[in-house]
Amino acid sequence: MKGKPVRRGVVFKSAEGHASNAELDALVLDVLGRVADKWTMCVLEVLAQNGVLRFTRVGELVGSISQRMLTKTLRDMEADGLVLRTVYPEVPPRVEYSLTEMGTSLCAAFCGVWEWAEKHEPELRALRLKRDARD
Amino acid sequence: MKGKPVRRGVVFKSAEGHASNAELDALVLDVLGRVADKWTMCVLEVLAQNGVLRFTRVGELVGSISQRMLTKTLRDMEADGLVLRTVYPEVPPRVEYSLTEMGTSLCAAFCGVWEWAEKHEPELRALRLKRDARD
DNA sequence: CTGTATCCACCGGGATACTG
DNA sequence: CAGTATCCCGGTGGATACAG
Repeated sequence: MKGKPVRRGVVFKSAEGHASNAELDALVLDVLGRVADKWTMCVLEVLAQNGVLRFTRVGELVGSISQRMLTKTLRDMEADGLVLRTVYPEVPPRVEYSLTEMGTSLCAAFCGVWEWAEKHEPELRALRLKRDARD
Repeated sequence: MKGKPVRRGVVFKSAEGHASNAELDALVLDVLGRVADKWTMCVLEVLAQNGVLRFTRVGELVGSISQRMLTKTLRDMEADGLVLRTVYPEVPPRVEYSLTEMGTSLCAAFCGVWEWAEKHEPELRALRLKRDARD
């Protein structure tokens, strides 16, 4: 599984020491499955753009997320070492969120996907329209 | 996508003509929400590595996917213009799948995420172990 | 302000059986 | 071989109410 001269340097594996197909599953299910969801990507972007943010502000910037999902997403990201959560013992309480190094690097990794989405969104919308017209 | 001197070239938006936060939602929900799921990424990888594949072979290479999800994923990808589906009118039937240009480019976009996952997987596993120990 | 706690609807996704 | 058709369960995620 190496000889393949896949066009355009697309495939990242296929070098010898790299992940086998068995490990591919583990990687996807364990890592990507927990880190590559919609809300995580949004929070990542928002924090990367704005630096340090309070709970409510993150929600505002993400836009359509519910409080429940915002809490859950931030908690999970904290547990996975993607965000840093700082609680100030004041009243009313103040909590600030920021990206860790790992969070920042993940955001960078998603950069290509954001660009792809932005670039191909019109194309996808066109396809969807034709489909809807057919049905 | 160049203006903002965000550290380490992480953020891709925030240039003037780029997506606002309102559009961010649209992009995520409409495009990424349908294209960035676990199985799509796996199928994308498998097809990028192996070129043209038959239905069953795709399933084998992905590994843990159920037939139901394989069918659904391939159908959705076809509808979104990511894969090309070719049916040969034979008996027994033969159907071949391959990536379109757009599918290939999406796979390339995910490359960074795969690399991130592979690189940080040990780090994430370590965190998870500490967490499990605490509970 | 920053959450937690419920209730609940929806659908992702596995197992299984059947078809052309 | 390449699917389609069901059943069914658990998790996602919204709405709402309450708490420190």
